[in-house]
Amino acid sequence: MFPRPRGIVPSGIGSQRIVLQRMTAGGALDGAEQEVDEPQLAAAVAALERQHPRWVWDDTSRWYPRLLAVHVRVERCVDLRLSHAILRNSSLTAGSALAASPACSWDRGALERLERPAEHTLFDFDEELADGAGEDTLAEFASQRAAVAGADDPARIGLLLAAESAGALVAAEMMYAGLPWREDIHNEILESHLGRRPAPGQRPELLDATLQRLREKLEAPTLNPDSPSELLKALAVAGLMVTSTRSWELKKLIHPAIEPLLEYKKLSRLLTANGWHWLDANVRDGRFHPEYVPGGVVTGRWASTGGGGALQLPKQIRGAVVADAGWKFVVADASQLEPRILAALSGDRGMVEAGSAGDLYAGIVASGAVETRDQAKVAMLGAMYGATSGESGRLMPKLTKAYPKAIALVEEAARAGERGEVVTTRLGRSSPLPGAAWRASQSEAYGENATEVDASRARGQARGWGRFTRNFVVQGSAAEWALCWMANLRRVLHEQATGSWITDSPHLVFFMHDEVVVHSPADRVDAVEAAIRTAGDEAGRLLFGASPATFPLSVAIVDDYGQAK
DNA sequence: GACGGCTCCAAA
DNA sequence: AACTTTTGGAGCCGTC
Repeated sequence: MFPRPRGIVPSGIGSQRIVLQRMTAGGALDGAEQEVDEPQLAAAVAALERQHPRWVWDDTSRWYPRLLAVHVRVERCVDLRLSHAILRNSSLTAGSALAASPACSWDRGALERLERPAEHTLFDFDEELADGAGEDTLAEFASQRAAVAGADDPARIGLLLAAESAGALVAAEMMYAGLPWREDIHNEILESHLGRRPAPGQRPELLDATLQRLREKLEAPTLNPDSPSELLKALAVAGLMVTSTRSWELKKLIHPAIEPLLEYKKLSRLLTANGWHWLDANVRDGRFHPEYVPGGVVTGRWASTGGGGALQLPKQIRGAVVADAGWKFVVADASQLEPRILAALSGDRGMVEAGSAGDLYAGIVASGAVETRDQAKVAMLGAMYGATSGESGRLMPKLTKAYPKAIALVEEAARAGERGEVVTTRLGRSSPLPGAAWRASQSEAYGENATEVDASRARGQARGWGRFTRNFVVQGSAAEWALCWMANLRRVLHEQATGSWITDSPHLVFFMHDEVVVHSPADRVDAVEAAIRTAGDEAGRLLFGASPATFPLSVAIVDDYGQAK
């Protein structure tokens, strides 16, 4: 999949000039080039796009939002910054010149992006990039091509780079389109829980009433429950001995103050995380425009930034996400994605079989491995996260006996992490190495002056890193499945589009790890659902070929996001 | 007053 | 219900 013929490289040669250079299928410049002023760039891109090139650029988040703003869509790209991060770390390209080269500006991409001012003109380059930026881009692309060509499995890492780059396009397009958001309904939700919007600095009426009730029951007239230490002291005075103020700890206590305390925490959370201030800051003209950060998590999951908290959107306020008149949301999530990924990764036929009927956990019960669905669920979570204690830990032997290959895969990943080694996902994203402090404490634990405390601490840290690598292979491979799913879906939606612009036809508006939301005209939802399912099937084939593993989707067609699930 | 560490909670 | 993974963000609180 990578690279395809005719890449086109936009790069800046000054503050306002951009060079577009054409490449052959082999990645060589063929001499065709254009130099355009910044205002003409979008038109030039749009004209070239008719030849269906793959754009090769340093950073999708730098170029694409401004193209989208003037209604220019591109079909495909290579995001050199994201690709570099993968190739730098991947065990598949460990022998490449790229991996051996010293850290450079391509490694600092994420940091630079955060430091870049929010407002600047499209081609107003940083000084270091203004000079020779084109050569740098071309050299980096050549270096990446060489790394892929020399990889242990070029098709595998190539697919990952293509999916990662397609994800960057999706992220920019979703940020552009925005998630439909009804401020009035959000306000109604807030008013029903908190009361009317108060003057700045004031507590909403219902939150204040709850606080007064709490203070009364605790006989603490000036208590600020937002201060954990103050709250702990007040609870102790009331005879409630707890070591933390987490809600689930407090729920175990029996005291008249607990009910208002839990209520206060819930209301306070709603107000501070998704209250009126959030609405003011994040919703404009009926759309929430979260900024996604592809590759923002070490495992390859996306992160989000900018205060919206898009990937932690609480279920409580999803009712404010309402489709436009005459439109619907098609909400799809991949059921039990991570355990199914583990089954496919390990080729554990028993676990694949357990998932074939639709509910993996029910299938595990049916196989006789455990007795209840809850046990199956908690045991699987424990296997993927590395639980050692509690019910989950106790169930592990049963799970190991029933699904030896699946459990062996996560156990081996954990052991590798404990030894300080890297682990690698299905398509080739590798975990980082543990830091210097970790290595130091490991080696010190076996030194002459090491105490039992040192050794114990080192073992604890080793196990902690093992839990990380254990989870990395599953979470990271699941993220790859999701990237392929979205890339396929984006392509199919575009092929089926009848409108002239992204937002005139069914389009992606939200993504959350294993779930997508498509905003669609009501009369197109059946085709959209079919496209989502086709894209999911194809993602399974891309990652696991002819494996019998299935990744069923649950799809809901709704008017508001709160109705889904 | 800025900053970093800590606690808590939302999501997958 | 958590345990056990990855995150972002708000508020508190001690330090500079």
